[in-house]
Amino acid sequence: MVDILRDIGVIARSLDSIANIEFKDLDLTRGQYLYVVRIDENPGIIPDRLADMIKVDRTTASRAINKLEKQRFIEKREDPENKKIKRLFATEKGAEAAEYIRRENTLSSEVALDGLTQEEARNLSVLLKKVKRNVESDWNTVKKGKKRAY
Amino acid sequence: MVDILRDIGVIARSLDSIANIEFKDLDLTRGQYLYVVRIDENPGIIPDRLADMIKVDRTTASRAINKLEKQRFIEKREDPENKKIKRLFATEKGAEAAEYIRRENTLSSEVALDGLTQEEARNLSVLLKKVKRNVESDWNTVKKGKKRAY
DNA sequence: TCGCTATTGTTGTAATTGCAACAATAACGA
DNA sequence: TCGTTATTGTTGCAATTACAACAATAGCGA
Repeated sequence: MVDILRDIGVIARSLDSIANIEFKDLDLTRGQYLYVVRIDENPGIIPDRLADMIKVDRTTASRAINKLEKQRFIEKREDPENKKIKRLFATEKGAEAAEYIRRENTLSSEVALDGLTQEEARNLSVLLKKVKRNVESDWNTVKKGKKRAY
Repeated sequence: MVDILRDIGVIARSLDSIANIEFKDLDLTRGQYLYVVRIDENPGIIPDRLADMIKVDRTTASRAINKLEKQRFIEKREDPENKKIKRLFATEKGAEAAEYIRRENTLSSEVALDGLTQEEARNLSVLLKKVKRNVESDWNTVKKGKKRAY
């Protein structure tokens, strides 16, 4: 049986840890970088959708977003037709931060993929997308309180 | 440029989240499962080495380990030749928990790899190992306070 | 339309997490 | 050998994280 879970976990924690250390320069604390880039790339997204996108708890996302708003990285806007939802947009400051984050991500990617051929890298990317799809739906069921059978 | 970072992050958070929810049955709280399996599989490992293995902060590991000891999942033993270090061992309770965790991991792996051929899965595993090696060394340098150039 | 369910957002609470800073021992070079 | 550096382990913070539970609106079926 191939065990990919642990490696994925280790890789993710390493990358996250590095990112968090480096983004202190931007006055971003732990985890915040995740939200900023996504909001920048998905203008008008609502918090719940964002939480789903990066797979964190709704309430965690809510607080992180509120903090980012207070720091003026993003702003919330009312929806003209639906007064329950709040749409998120990056401010200029946020957009700049997002740019910086993307550059750092590119570097991390290069480091991570060092020694892999282009084809291998592409291949890895494709496989990960499949894995992501599989795991995502599992997450949704478990998060909604359902038990997996085994 | 191939971006694998985000997918890895998403996959890892999903898996971790699922694991944490499911391991409540074992009275294991968030993150604890990581340590138990590794200690079970590496009898006599010391906390710092363990932290390095799973890529969490030394102090985080220290506390998690102390809690696991209090709960009798693991035990610390003195080293006869080096009175600074404390060696970790799984108790019977811990070993059973580790077994359970491994079973759950296997299921998660199967779900994650659903739709991939055996060869694809193996290939993915190989590529991830390379990525892990790359990222690990980067983590070590950054964790020790060094800046990456870019 | 009306009533029930789902969605969206927040807060209370409790826990993990990680950085700084500390002590104590080990390891190592001159 | 001795002094300096590295390793190992812990604690004090301050922050993120997530589960529960709540309110409020939206959405949907009969």
